[in-house]
Amino acid sequence: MNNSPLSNKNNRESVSISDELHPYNVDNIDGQIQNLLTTMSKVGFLIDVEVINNLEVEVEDLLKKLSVRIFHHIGYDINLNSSKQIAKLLYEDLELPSGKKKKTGFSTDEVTLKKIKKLHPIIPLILEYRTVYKLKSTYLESLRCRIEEDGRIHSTFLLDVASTGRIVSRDPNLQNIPIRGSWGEKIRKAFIVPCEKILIAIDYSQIDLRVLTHFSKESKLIEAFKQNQDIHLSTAMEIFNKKASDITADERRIAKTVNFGIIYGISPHGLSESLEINQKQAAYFIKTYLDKYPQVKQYLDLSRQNALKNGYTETLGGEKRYIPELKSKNHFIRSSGERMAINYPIQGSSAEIIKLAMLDIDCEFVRRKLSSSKMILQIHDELVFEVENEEKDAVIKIVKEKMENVVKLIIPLKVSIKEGVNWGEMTEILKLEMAIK
DNA sequence: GCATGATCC
DNA sequence: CACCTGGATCATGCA
Repeated sequence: MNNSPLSNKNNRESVSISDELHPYNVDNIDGQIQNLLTTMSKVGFLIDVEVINNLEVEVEDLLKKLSVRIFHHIGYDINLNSSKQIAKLLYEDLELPSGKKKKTGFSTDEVTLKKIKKLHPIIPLILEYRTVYKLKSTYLESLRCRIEEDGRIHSTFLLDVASTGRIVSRDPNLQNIPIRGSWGEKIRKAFIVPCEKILIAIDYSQIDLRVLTHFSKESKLIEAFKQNQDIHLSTAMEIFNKKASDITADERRIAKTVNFGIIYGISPHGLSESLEINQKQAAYFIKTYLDKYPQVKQYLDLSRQNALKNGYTETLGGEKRYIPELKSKNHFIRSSGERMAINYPIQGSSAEIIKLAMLDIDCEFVRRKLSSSKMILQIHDELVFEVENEEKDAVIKIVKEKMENVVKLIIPLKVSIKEGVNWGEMTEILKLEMAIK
């Protein structure tokens, strides 16, 4: 049992990593991390209830205005929370072109509505209504009701829920608090720390693509990561065959979507949907990518073949996931299995890496007696800490060191570090204090 | 209790 | 030819 890399740091570091399938010992990571997750839950995240209350007023006002404007356009009232009534309004009463049919009717989700949003002025209003209603119900009212007597929200963190080994947060989920757009910042400003403390957030930079690079040993990706290049720009240069200075923002965006798509096992159809381009172009991007990164193509092919042969795929640490879908006669189910076979080793290994880093960090906090600084949240590739001001420099140094060195891949792992007095106004720390050893 | 659609990585 | 991006939680409508 004390085989664990965490009770014996040297054990893990002494393992040869270059040719071994299992570069580190992950025996019972989940068993060891359970206590840490329970502690995170008990510590909780301090909330400024005034920020929530003020936002609720603002949001309710906006919702009222939006619904009045929508009803004014159409001349009668409907329940804007009912997708069925929205579908009837758009596709029957207004006779707008409907997209694909679902089980029960025509879809009215964001992707579908964005395609027809220029055809009627209420469509953007409906989309805004949905966004703001979600904010009100899930991220304001519901969250406010979950503030406990200590002024904090105590989420529950679970293992053994996600099939990839990721940690899950629920009751409430603090892993999907909005971050994009102005609402994201406004909501996150309600997540605070006590006086004399500061919030530190550290996230892995491109961990999934680094894991893919490690597995595939793709020389172009290795080179890019070793030189710490902008990976999406680098991909854009390959698939568009241009030098960096000629790559447009749009081309970089396309490359970024292709990069993520590769990890998910995306099809030309899926890529065409998310990029809003035709399937032929999407297929061309995927083909070009695989031509330019032949070792990735080889790795993906091998990944599928081995999964079919063995019935499972595995992570860096040897954690297996059985994928019976690969043997299905149904093409849809089988393709889904193939995507799992591609994605699981990558997502699962990333999850392992951060869980190991969490354990290392926890051990080091204990050893260094940094008792006032607490890990309070994990969001898949990111850790959030509530930190005593005096301990800040030490915490940052420890967390960065542990996260970047927890396992040795064939390329470096990198983190970016942010600090702030609340979760909505975080600023990146580029220059580390070199004072403390 | 399922379907839908919103949020996150 | 169709349709097919991995992993989650949560609120609401509706049968």
